[in-house]
Amino acid sequence: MNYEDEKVFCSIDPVVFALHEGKLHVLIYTRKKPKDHPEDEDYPFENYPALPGGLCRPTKDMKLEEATSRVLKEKTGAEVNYVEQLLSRGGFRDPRGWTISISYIALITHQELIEGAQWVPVDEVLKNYILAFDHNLILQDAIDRLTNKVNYSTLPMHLFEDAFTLPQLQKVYEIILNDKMDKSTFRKKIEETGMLEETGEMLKDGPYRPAKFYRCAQKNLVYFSKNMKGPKF
Amino acid sequence: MNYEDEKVFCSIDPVVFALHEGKLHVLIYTRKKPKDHPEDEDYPFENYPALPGGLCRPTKDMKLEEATSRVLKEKTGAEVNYVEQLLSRGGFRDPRGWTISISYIALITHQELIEGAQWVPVDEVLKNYILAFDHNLILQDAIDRLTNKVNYSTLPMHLFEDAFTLPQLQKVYEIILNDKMDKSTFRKKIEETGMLEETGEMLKDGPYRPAKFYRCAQKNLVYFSKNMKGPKF
DNA sequence: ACAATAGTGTCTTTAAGACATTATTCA
DNA sequence: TGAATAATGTCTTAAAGACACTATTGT
Repeated sequence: MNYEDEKVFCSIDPVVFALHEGKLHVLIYTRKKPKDHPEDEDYPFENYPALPGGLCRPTKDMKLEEATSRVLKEKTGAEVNYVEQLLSRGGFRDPRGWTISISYIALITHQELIEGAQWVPVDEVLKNYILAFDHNLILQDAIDRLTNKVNYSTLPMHLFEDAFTLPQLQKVYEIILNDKMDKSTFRKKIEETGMLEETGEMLKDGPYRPAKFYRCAQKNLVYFSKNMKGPKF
Repeated sequence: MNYEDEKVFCSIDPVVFALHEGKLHVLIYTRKKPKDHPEDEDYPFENYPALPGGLCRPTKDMKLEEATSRVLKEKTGAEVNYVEQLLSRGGFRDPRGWTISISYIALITHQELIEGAQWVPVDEVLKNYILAFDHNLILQDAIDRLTNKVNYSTLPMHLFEDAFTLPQLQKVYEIILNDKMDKSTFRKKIEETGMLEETGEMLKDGPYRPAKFYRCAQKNLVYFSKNMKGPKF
């Protein structure tokens, strides 16, 4: 009994989000042949934009989580604030053969990235980019999950480096959901999560009342909605 | 550049639920060496209970979805009412090597199963079963996702073969959520989903008012809660 | 004082929950 | 008619939403 033919490559495909200049951005790579193998005949989607994926390396990575951390580290060079597995796809996604792709959502604070990577506004990618492989599908899944989860969780807090003001936070919710929210209602929902911890600092940036800085009281997400009996995954 | 060593096996691990005698049951297999290879030295977790998993076969399955359908068909021999991908795990889950497991939730109407499979009440498995591999972890994830989703969707409708009455449906919600619900409130939520379509039939099973039969007005899930702006999934 | 934004309070609207009432069936 | 359950209606409670009001800053 030999099933060796049934083995497949497994790629890790994170969709990395950051906030920049009032817009949600996503990390995009332009595919280039590896410099140490410039004559690679078999490199698909050369010069196409793509998600910052990487191969899962069972010979190096003890667990899937390690592979994910490694890929994120290699492709961003930065600290990732939040990671969540999205979904897996499988089939002849890659012209070189049958592959599994395990995708992730990652939230990060906007910053300079390593060579080849760039931040692109999400709506720009949706309108004008043809991504390599099935990455357009994965991106759409990621956006759906992100916008959905923002509706009922403290997720947007993880887009900030550390401290944030409530007006800043509300703007992030409004950007992602593409909808204005009432200040009073918004604050009630956020405050009842218990996630807010005053830093003591204030943000002074004009001739008007300064806003208090807060930080997350805990690492984990907190969910809204009294009307749900149990936790949401 | 040769990455062949990085290829892995990928297993499909569905958690199949059905309702039986007022309890939620899950499909469990007892692991036996394949009959055509009785002297297999390398067969792990022999005689352990396990989820009805199967290997993804890229040489046969064109896409991951096909592999999932095939495994479900092989292991249940029955019609599956609802399938949803759960999550993927990876690592040295199997003593034979590094593997990926892609797990699923499946809902099915209770019925006789093929040889080796059996229905076990979920609480019984949680209390007393040591499952093969990391299947206890997967089962717990599946139960979390199921109970959570029942809170805000029409998912339990897919446990019925075809038609159901509202009292029957409410009982299913109560069984899965392990909580009594108010009849009036329950009906309001269900009715506003627009999922109910009268069949015209009635269930007469005693000296009292018979209940109307309904069927699902559409195949897809519908979600509750006016307070969410977008869909959940 | 004024302009601008932060933060709070009040009223309205809507959905959830508790509970009572009516409806239908068979014996 | 009575017992049992189906189905609906009413009132209460709690959260969401709209909007007005107060607070704090620099010039």
